[in-house]
Amino acid sequence: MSSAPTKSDVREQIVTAAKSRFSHFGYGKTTMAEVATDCGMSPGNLYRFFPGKLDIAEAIATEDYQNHLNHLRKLASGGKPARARLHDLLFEELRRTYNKLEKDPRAFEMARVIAEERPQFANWMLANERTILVDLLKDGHARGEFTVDDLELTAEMIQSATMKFRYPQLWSKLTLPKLERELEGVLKLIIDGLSPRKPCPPAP
Amino acid sequence: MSSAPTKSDVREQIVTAAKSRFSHFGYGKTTMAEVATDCGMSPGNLYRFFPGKLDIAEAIATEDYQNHLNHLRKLASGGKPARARLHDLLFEELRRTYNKLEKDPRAFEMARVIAEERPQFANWMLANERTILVDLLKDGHARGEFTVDDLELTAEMIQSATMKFRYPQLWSKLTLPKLERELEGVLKLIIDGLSPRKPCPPAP
DNA sequence: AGACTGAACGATTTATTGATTATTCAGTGA
DNA sequence: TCACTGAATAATCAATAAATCGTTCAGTCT
Repeated sequence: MSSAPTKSDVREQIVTAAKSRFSHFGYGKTTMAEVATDCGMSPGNLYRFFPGKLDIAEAIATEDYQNHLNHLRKLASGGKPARARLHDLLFEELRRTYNKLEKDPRAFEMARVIAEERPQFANWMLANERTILVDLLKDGHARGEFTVDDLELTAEMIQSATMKFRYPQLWSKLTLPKLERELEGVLKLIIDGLSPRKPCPPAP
Repeated sequence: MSSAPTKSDVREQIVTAAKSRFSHFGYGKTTMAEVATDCGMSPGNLYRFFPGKLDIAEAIATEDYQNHLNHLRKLASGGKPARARLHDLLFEELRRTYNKLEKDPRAFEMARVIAEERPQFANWMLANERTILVDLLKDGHARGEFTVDDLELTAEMIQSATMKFRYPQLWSKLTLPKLERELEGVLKLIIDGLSPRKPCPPAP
């Protein structure tokens, strides 16, 4: 016998309906009335489950982002050298953004609206990725691959220095390969720096 | 005896009149008819000296930018250590942008319009500053302060890594001191990198 | 009483109109 | 012929009106 749907079930149903609408027609062109109809309920009832339209979008984005975060965590914790993992992490980030922009303009529109209306959301994402970076730096330091005195600060600075690769507005027509080459260069700079590294003969 | 005004004189006159109008009322609120009247000529005549309104703004911006460039060149060529000069260069850049944003919204509007309609102009500025960077890197390398294999590429990467400090859209409410601290951190990362620098005892 | 509806409200978006303005060019005067 | 004018044109912008849509809430049903 089927039990009554819980509050959380209904939320899920709403998110599913909205996801379908948003991805077919875009966030802007989807109305609350349509989502409500898809769920077999009235528009007003949606507000018993979400404070507003944007919060439904946020729920969708959060769900998607959690998957991405898990993926990043895997990349950051393999057995590879720390610098290779840092490389993977930053490249994955770039590729995800680029692909969303190129082949999923609907999802991209949603991301843009959320970032605009809820700036704190972008900060939250940055902070999440920073914890991954911190762990990676810590591990790299322990392995002797990196020298890091302030983990949190250094993670912030890596994010600062790679900011360009997170904002498509700054990619004036650059193709993915060009962006990748540029990220490659920045990463090399971050890892090696400009200061001379005198070749030290290995201890006997 | 006053000789007839040359074409270049008239251009100068137009630029001066436009500069005054633009800085008092803004680019958008200034009409070609007004600039023409200020110069004692008809609107149509302006087009014998400039292809369009935006080109007048570009002339003004270019003039101003040349001064800035000269200033940067001075900063880059003092007797200080190369890393100090790199520091000065990047900080000057940040402060100029910040100040324009804060205390000269009119000039900032103009810069925004030009950047929007003439993306190549921003590229040209970046390229100019890159030549300064290249010279600085070359000098730093010669002095043994830096290790740089590809000058042009490294200069590009430094610009990439400090992109955030050139685009106020990315400064979500950050104050100048906070931005300066962040730039400081990125600069440290660029100069020192993450790789360990084993202390090498000086040759005997 | 609690879950839900759907009409009503106000804010936002879109469509339409009118006015302003950048730009052009046939024509004027020297 | 050459430098310039200023009215004509077309594009852009501002203002207004119309429609749509997010959100609320008094009321209905169970």
